[in-house]
Amino acid sequence: MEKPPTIKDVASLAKVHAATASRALNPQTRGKVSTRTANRVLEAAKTLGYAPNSAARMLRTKTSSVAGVIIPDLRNPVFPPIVRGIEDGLHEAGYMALLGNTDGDEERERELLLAMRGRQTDGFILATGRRTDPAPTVPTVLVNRRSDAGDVPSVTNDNNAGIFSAVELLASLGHTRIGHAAGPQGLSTGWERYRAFVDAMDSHGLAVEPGRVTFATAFTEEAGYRAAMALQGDVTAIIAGNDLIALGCYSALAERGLCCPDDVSVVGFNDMPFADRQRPGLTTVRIPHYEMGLEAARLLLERIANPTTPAKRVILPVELVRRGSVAPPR
Amino acid sequence: MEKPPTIKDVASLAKVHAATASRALNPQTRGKVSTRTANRVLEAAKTLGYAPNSAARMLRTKTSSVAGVIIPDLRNPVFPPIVRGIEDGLHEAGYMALLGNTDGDEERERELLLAMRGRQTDGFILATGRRTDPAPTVPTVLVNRRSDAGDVPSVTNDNNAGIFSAVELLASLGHTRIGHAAGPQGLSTGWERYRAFVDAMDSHGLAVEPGRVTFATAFTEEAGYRAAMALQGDVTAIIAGNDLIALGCYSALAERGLCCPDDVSVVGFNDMPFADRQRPGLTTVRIPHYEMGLEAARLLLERIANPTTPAKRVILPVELVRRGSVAPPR
DNA sequence: TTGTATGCGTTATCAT
DNA sequence: ATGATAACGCATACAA
Repeated sequence: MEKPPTIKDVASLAKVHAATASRALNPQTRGKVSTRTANRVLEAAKTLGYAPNSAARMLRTKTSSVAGVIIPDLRNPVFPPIVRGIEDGLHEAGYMALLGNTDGDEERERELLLAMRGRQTDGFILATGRRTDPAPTVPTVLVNRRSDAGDVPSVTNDNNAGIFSAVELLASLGHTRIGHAAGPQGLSTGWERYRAFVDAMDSHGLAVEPGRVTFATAFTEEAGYRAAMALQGDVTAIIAGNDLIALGCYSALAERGLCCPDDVSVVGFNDMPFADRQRPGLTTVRIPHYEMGLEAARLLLERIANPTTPAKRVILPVELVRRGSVAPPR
Repeated sequence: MEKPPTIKDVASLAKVHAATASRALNPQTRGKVSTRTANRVLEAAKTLGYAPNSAARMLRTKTSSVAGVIIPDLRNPVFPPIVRGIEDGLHEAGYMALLGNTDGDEERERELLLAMRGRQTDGFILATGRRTDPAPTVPTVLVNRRSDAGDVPSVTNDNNAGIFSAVELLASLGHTRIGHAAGPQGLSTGWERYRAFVDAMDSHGLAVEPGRVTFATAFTEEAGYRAAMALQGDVTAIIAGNDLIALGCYSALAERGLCCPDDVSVVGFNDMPFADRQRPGLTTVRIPHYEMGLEAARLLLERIANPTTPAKRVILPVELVRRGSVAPPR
């Protein structure tokens, strides 16, 4: 375990002073150094396998090139591609991701934010946003979900268009008794999709009966199952708050002895990995997971570079993917 | 955005020297300070909302309480639960995870290792280990895969037992022409499972015909499809190198107009999320994903605390899960 | 264009 | 038990 080389080692190998080496190594200031010496330094760095000590750099510059990424649970299949997109986006700018899971627990989220801030994190990407979250004091971008506060940058999907196209499809097949197993209303995704459902039904001249809308307490298969079991009013189709809730609907239908899609059609939201391989294949609204993460990373980098820039809200387009889970009503 | 208080601010408020404040603040060294002054310092810290600057601490102590976690691709469904386990394990000791994906590219892996080491990462957990990787110079634990070098701690599954039980099941159903769509042989998982397949077939008195074993170039559905298409010798059952390869087998069988399990049985490995919801449900060897990550984190923390400790190799038990993808041969 | 000097905030090693 | 001092590695203002 020999200790890693410092900038001084590089400098002495290149026969220059440490300050010169620093200037040569940093792309920002490379112009202040002659090309010849710059190359010598770069080469010396390479042969020594030099990597700058970020602790020292952080101490000096007050930036860490690290972003905190906080999500509810990596095991929810929507998040891996998003996180992967974030990581690739951060990588483009030499940033890395410090990852944390909250399990939806606000306390744990606070804890994580504090711990990450203590580690000099330059900014945050949160996939945990609740609608009522306060505006943050460090550069922050919300992804997938957003808060009601208007001044926080966010990357979300066009929930409205997605739900409209789902209702449209079902209506065009002849469904009129359409139910909604909605997601949690404390999260923007659940809330927006529910609002969109009401609007879309209305604009198709379809009634939203009270018993035909239930609310899952979480975006999980289990909660979706309970929400689906609570549905009343003899629906012929269910629009679920997301894909996991839709899988819960599958279970509930099976338990009730109903067949999907013959008795009841089901539509999900997200097109999570393997949605196409469910039984039956899940009709769902595809969101661009990876691109969301990528875009969120870029937004954050922009925000870090210039914190006073106005807060963009990026809304990415979605696409309805029809699979075996929908059919005309009996 | 006024600048955060430093230890000097705390010290002057408590009317002590910065060094004393440091000793009082650090639980390790608190004993070297009188209880009275310690309390005064602690209180001062609290009223100022003092949080230590981790950059300075890192620079001084050369530790960061951060571990680098490097995996091939987060979108491969085996990794999210592993990473989640790692994160929880690290969290227990106040550590956090810096995450990086390599896409199986050695160059990118080197780059990531370097960049992370520059960020003072205390150690690494690698899920990318190739069999021929050299022994690392910083505390490192391999998870899921391991290298041939004996002195690197690792957490893996009992690949041997898993494959044996798969062969056992198929043999007991009457299969004799069993094929193997193996994983890449440069990775310990692919290699060990292939070796185990040969051994298990042998100990059941079954022949391993050359055409009945093919090798996927990667642990992906696509590569599995190609490996399955290359299989010859009229097999009635296929043991796949992992679940994604097994899904590739599903596609290949469908393309050949064969039905699983009526014409050909398929067994996977990993029991990745949603393996039970495939069509047909995938018979597979369940590995304890989350626990692997948890155990890897603990091993790493142990290793960091005491680098000279002998390198443990933890092998976790597996369990065959029978689902719809296997049946007796026609 | 390059070298010199200084400080970022903390903690380890002395000295008191 | 506490204070003084130095050093971690880097980046920058300033001098040459």
